[in-house]
Parts: sequence; C-alpha cells; structure tokens
Amino acid sequence: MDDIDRHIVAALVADGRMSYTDLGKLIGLSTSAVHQRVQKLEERGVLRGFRAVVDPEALGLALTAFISVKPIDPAAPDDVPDRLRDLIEVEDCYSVAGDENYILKVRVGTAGELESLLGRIRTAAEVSTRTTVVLSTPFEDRMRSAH
Amino acid sequence: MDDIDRHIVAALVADGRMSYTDLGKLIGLSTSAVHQRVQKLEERGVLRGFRAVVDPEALGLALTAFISVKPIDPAAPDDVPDRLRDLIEVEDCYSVAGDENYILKVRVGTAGELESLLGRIRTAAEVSTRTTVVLSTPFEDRMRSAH
DNA sequence: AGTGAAAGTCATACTCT
DNA sequence: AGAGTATGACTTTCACT
Repeated sequence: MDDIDRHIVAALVADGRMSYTDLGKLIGLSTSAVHQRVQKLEERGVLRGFRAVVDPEALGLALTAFISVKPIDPAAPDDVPDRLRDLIEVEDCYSVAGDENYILKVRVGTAGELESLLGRIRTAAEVSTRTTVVLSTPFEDRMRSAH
Repeated sequence: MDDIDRHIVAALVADGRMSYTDLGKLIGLSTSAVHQRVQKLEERGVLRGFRAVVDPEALGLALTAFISVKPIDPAAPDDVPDRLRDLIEVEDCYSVAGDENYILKVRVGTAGELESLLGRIRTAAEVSTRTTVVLSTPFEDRMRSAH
C-alpha cells in the first residue's frame, strides 16, 4: 500500500467506472501496471468492490432513521445482527459502546412502514428501540481516499 | 422508472463495473437499449455515480464513531453542516428530529485523533457533542435496489 | 513491478424500425 | 424505445525487462 495505490484508490472512489487506460494516464503508469495493481488491491480486500450510488428517494425510500437497540433480556446470548439481517430496510448495523448495544440505519418509504419495521425489529431481535428520524442529509458517504 | 430500470439499478448496485453487454444479456435487452436507459437514469439523478468501495481499515481508519451534536446557543443561526464540511473525517451529516440537532458519522485512525476531531467539531460549529464509539460493524451499506 | 504488443471484447454513435 | 451494425477504444493476457 504505497502512494500509487492510494492514488488509484482515490481515483476509483471518485469514479468507479474509470477505465484502466485513463487511470494509467492519470497516475503515470502503463495500463497493464494499473490493472495489475487494481487486481492486487481487490485480492487484498482494500477494494471491496464497485457499486452504483443510487438516490434513495428515486427508489421510494424517502424516510431515513437511526434506531438504537437494546436487548430486553441483557443475559440472553447476543445474536441481534443475525436476527436483523433479513430485514432489508436495515442498511447498516453497528455494535456500539454505550447505553444501547446497536445502532441501525434504516430506510423506508413512509412513517407507516417505519412503524411496521420497528415492530418487526422488536419481535425479531427481542429488543427495545429508540428511534431518531432524519429530517435532511446535508452530506453523506464522503469518502476519504488519501491522506 | 419501470421494472427494467429497477433491474438495471439493482445490477449496477451489485456490480458497478458490469459491462453494458453483460447487463443487456442479464435483463434481456440490447446493449444499446441498456446504454440509453443507464444514461437517462444518470440524467434523472437516479444513478448518482459509480464508486469503489474501500475497506476503511486499509486506509488506516480503524475507528468509527457517531457524534450527536447540539448548538451551544440554540438561538444562533444554524449553519452547522457548512462549518463541518471541511472536516474530512466527517463522512455523513444528518439533520435529525430529537434532543440533538445533527448526527455525524466519523472515521479516524486512533482515539487520539477522535479526541482532536471532537475539539475541532466543537470549536468550528459551536456545539456540544455526545459520542458513541463503534465496536464492530456486523453489516454496512446494504443497498435495497428493488422491491 | 513495470512495459509493450496482440487478441478479443466492449462502448458509443448511427440508422432503421 | 429498442435493435442492429460499424468503428475506435478498452481490457486482458503474455513475453520481456
């Protein structure tokens, strides 16, 4: 992981469909050398993949919320993430230090769907929940790609 | 935005570097028709772009935290996002309903960097902060791409 | 690790339907 | 809106350094 690798990663974070030809010109390396480095970055897991970034509202997911979750029985074995994995509305699941055990980020279309989701979270994971609704998103998913 | 568009979006969320040729085969459309649809999805803002997904730890960002933020002077004009935009450690900034005004997601390398960042957040935005440290990430960034 | 070249594949623009 | 086609560009592999 040298400066060239960091440069490649930064470029691909900014434009995931950039061609290896352009990438080579950008960083001053031959197409095949860039190709080889990208492959190794993928093999090492530095680059986890490439994805399209979608406007959630365009998919009818206008409501984002954070849900903090705490097991009702603190003595029970903690398999909360496994119990929530099938709920596709749950985009992120973080295990956290603090009063609550997990923070979830969820996206739904309507308040009614949020209500239904909260019920499913509580029964699936046997947890109590505390919900914080997102009003707007000044910025999101900014990726630091280099130092 | 019909089922074909949703199918295209789902495929590109799963693999942002998929060729239009493969995409066409996958959804049963010619390469040029797929190309045309993807262009329109980009123009309409449904597809915001394409990016590489990077392992934060590979970039030396092993510590993730949520920081809830509340203005010290509730009467002051609220330009918190603008004041935080230059802090590259702040990956997400959500305006939320609740006791606090904003939730930030930040990534840093060490506890010392988190401490320094908190100081910069408080002085830059004139806010008090409440920090929740992420211990592990069972899953993250799962994208619902279709219904 | 990087270069350069050769082969196959793909993107892109155009025309026609 | 989609299909088919042609051309230039790109990816990918390989031999060489």
